[in-house]
Amino acid sequence: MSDVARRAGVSRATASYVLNRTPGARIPEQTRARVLEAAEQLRYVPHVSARSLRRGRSDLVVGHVDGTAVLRGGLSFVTLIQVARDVREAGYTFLIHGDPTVTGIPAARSWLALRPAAVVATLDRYTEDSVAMLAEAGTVPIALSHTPSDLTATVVIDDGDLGRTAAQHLLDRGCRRIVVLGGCSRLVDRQTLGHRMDEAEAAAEAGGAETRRVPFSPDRETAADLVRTWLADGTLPDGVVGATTTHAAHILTALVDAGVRVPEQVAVLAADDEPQAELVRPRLTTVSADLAADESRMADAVLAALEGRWDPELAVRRLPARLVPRDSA
Amino acid sequence: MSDVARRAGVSRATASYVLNRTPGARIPEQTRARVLEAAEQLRYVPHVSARSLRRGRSDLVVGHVDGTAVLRGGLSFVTLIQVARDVREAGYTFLIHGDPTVTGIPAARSWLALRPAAVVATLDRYTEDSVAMLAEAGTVPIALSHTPSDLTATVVIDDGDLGRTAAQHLLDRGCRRIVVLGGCSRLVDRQTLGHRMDEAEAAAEAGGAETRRVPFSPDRETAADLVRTWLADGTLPDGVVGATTTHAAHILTALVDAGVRVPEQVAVLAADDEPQAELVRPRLTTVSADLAADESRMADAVLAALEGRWDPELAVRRLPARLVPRDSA
DNA sequence: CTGAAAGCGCTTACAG
DNA sequence: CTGAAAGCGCTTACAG
Repeated sequence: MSDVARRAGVSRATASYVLNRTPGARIPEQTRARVLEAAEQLRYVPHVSARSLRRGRSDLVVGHVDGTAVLRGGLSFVTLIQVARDVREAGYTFLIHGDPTVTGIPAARSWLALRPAAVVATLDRYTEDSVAMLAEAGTVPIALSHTPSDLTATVVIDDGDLGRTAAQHLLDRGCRRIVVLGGCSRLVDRQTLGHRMDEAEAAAEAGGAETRRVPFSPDRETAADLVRTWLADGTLPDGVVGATTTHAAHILTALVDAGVRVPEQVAVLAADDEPQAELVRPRLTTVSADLAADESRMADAVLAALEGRWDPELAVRRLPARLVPRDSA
Repeated sequence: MSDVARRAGVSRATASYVLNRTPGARIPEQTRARVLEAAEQLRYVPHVSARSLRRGRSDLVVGHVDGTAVLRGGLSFVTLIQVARDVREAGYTFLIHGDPTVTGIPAARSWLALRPAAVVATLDRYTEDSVAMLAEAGTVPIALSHTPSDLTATVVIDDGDLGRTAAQHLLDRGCRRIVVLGGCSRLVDRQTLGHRMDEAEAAAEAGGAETRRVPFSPDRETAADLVRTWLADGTLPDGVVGATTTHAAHILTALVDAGVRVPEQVAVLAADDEPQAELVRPRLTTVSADLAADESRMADAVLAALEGRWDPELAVRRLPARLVPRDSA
């Protein structure tokens, strides 16, 4: 900036004023133009660290996602990307810190080294201690979760409708013995899936169906074993909701391989909609989270938090669910 | 740090020496311990911007990936994650800048605002101008690509073996009319897929098979149309290599739906290995990029670049391909 | 309207 | 061995 000022024949202060369009500083158009031209010629790029060091606050927002988790494409990642875009539009710099190994205090330390205005991370990255540490340092800790939390400001991604819609469709078809498959065991499931399966279970029960919740890891052997057990025990359900397209596709394939007719004997659908639903036979009926139709602006909540106002009402993203009828249910 | 120094009863300089373990500064063990304890009690976190502002160089490396592209899980993203891990282990701070909208000079500007030591981005984010701008500012521009480039230091992810292995398997089965499906049209394909399909085509031709390269977008209608055309024109191939599991799965499903026997009439396999290969019937034979078996340490190349030495030899990641035989070829 | 000056949090030659 | 001082690139009251 010194170079720019020198070239424009003004002081550094003046250069700063025009480059920042500081409100309240009336600079003659002539001078303004000279500074801008000098900046252009020298390809001036402001030094954000110096700026925020001086200002005492930064315009940096750091998101934290585990790179490998990203590949599973959970809703929290999708939401984070959208938040990133909106936060950038509001003039902040959004950077992703992806070290998968840190959580709690060590995570807070590595975020704080950057002195960001806020950090947005999945709820499991925070502890009571680390939230306090961040707040004390003036960094707003924002969590992403599928359920509310009072640990800190939390953006709630409510995917319950996916499960309810799925269960309701089975009930409407007349299913009376419903299996709710997956979304109950591992931490990963909880993070990626939220509580859609809890809701599916509740809805199926409320609808009067005999309902079972079954843990499931989506692979060929598990699916084949499960179907074998059902057949041996005579506990074949007449409807199955899979937590993801992959869950549902595996059980569907295993059923067909075992000679069970889908959907006549067992109707199968997924509380989720991935392209592979088209690839299995019969084609898999799914429930889609209609992100495009989603009106909630998560970023508004995040931006509010950045300015010290946190409105939990704003921060709930209720995902609209839409049935995508195909052939399996 | 002033607080820490005061609490430990030493000067800020001394505090800095012990906190940074500055080599050549002999501080008595007593003093050291006092400083460390004070830092612990005050939960001191160094301010990286202040440090790099003073030092004139930063330990920041920024990666640039488009968040939505990430979800497609291309090899460049997987590689970037691994580079990130290694770069972090070497003591750098690795941050991801994911603004999908910028490229060329605007991208360079937004990276430079952070004054990083290096940036790692897919080749298409760079232009001649932006590379020069970065270099001039002392930031090392590193590209990720599937083919070499002399624009700047480039990490080459060579996925050619995937295509060769796939084609060779079809040749070994006796296929003489081979279709190489996809990986030729859109920029996206190029980025995600590299040149595996070029190599598949070359290998099939070299093996004496009549070879056709066919553009393909992996959806149901396109697949059905293509199969219909083949049947109508009498141009049904006896072997198909799909660019991805999804490509191959769609054509496989369309063939089966049309009453074609797979693999007897047409053998199908993917130059790629995704879990859904297990879900289609017949199960899809694939070729897996054995990342775990890959010995190349991309980070060595990147770290060398950071220190001003760039060794193109180090920077080629030749992905080992392994056939995963299932039922479709 | 414009400039000189202080200071953000750090590091590092340089004196003591 | 330890401290006082300068300075990285910027912003912003404060004087002129």
